[in-house]
Amino acid sequence: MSQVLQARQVGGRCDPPVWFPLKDQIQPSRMSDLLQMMGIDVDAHATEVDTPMPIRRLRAGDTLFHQGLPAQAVYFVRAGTFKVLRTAEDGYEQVLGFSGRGDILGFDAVARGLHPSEAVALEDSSAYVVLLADLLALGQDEPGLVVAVHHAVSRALAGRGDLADVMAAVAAEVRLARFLIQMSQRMASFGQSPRRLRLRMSRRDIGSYLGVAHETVSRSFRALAEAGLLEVSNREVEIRNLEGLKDFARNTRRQVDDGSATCAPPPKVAAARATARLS
Amino acid sequence: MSQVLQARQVGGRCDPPVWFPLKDQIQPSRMSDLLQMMGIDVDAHATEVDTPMPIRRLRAGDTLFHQGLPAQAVYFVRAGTFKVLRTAEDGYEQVLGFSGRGDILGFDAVARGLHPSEAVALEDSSAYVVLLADLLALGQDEPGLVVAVHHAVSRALAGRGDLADVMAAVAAEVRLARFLIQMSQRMASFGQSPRRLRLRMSRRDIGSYLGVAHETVSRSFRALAEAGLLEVSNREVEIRNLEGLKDFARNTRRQVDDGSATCAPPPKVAAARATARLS
DNA sequence: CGATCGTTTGACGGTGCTCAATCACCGTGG
DNA sequence: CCACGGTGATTGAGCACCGTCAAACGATCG
Repeated sequence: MSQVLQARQVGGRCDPPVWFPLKDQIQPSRMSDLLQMMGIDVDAHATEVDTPMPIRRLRAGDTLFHQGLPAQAVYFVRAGTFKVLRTAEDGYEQVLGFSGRGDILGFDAVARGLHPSEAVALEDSSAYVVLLADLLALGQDEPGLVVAVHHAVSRALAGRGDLADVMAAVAAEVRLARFLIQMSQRMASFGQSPRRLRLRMSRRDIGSYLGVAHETVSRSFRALAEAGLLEVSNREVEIRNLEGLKDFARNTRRQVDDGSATCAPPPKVAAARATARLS
Repeated sequence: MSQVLQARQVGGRCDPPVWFPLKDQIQPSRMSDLLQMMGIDVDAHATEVDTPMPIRRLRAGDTLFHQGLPAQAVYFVRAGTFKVLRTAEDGYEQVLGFSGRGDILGFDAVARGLHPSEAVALEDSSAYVVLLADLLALGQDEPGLVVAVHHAVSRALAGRGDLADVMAAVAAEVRLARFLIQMSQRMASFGQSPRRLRLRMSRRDIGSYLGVAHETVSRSFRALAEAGLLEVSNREVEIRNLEGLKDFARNTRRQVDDGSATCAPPPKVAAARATARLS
């Protein structure tokens, strides 16, 4: 089944996201690198010295910080992907989100001084380290850092809202569709194709994020694929009908739409949404 | 049909862009008032002048800021209660959380400049206003404000995690139990009794927060009450067995507990947890 | 006192969780 | 090269739980 997109690697080999120039591979990074990554106009604020920025490098599966332990720093993802999760007392892992380049991690620990969540690298990754003890002083010397923190934290806050968006849908396939759209938009924000997704997380992680069993994730992938919206091969996903997918993802509750009085575009792809429950 | 999703146009009813008339009401508040509320040692940082702080006052049902509109300020709740929600394109309202004194509102709009969510007062309330245009400059003059923002945003981030905690539970009664525990802990953090709750929100709001139908909220209240954990009278809730409630809320997935190997306290109230499903 | 909204209770049908088995993939070592 | 075990992904079957629809009840406010 569905060995359709087996042979379709982007660059032939698995050259990881080349992204940002590889200039900062070895040399110690500076504050200006961080600010540039965050899209802050570095020249405008470049007042003082360019403070060196420590970096942590992690391999796939490594934990950036542990839940329940005292917080010592916040982190800016420089490369790679992380999952943020909470482990309940009964051992159940709830994934709160997935973070990539430019995202801030660990900030929810600032208030209480303890990490209420945990961040685990899904692939080889690296992150800038900002010690909490230095945070205020650095912000005073370099206002750009304050801006960077504000923007990143605001995005993180909105990202937790995206989690709620997903959970709000009742049907599992709709949840998955919304998740895929989120990932697609993130790809687009990085200037990459919004149709080709390389998911870095397991089905179990997705299921935890969506609030469904991981078997249901599989079934939902299959359903969306059979509806002609996707092609799936393991963790490679190609969105064949992005508009149809968005349309399908619109229905929070089960089909009650009358198609009137809403400012939503006309149901020109009504075929897809008619398949809210298929087979 | 479906009076629930009324299309809810942004300016549906009330005057939308009424932007706080700067009628500094009686006794204009100061920056020091805000910092004191946030628990910042004001004397230590009291360097410059005590900047006046504008305040917005709202009546029950008023909207502090609207989803989708440009962000002009962030707010610190001074008194009252708010619900934060997102309205999906199909009109479904997802409540993201409830905010009280000391909580920050509207910060998730900083990154994109548009409000991804909306805040509605559940009772007569008031909030300090910090214009985005002034945020950085004020932070430079008064470092205490930066600390306040950091702490408040961190708490807001953790609060969104609490939403995930609730949604993670599969059984509706467990979700409600976790919600009540959250409210109880908030009461405790205010130095009030953690056993008496005056819920300011409707069953529908609770249901939206929990991700269940509002009828199910009613049924779950009844179930917890019949289990002897609560007494409920409309929006007045008295927790009769807090430990039992916490114990009951522990099970994310359905009863798999063997009562061994866990560091959990001995099941002296095992009667309650045995009633995870009660008919 | 009537109207409107919020809450409660009931009955029914469907969806997804649970429990399993099987398959696909991969690095190891015989 | 292939057996081997381990992990992750897929598929199947059954049943409980919750969403939907509907109606009665209650509260609050004009």
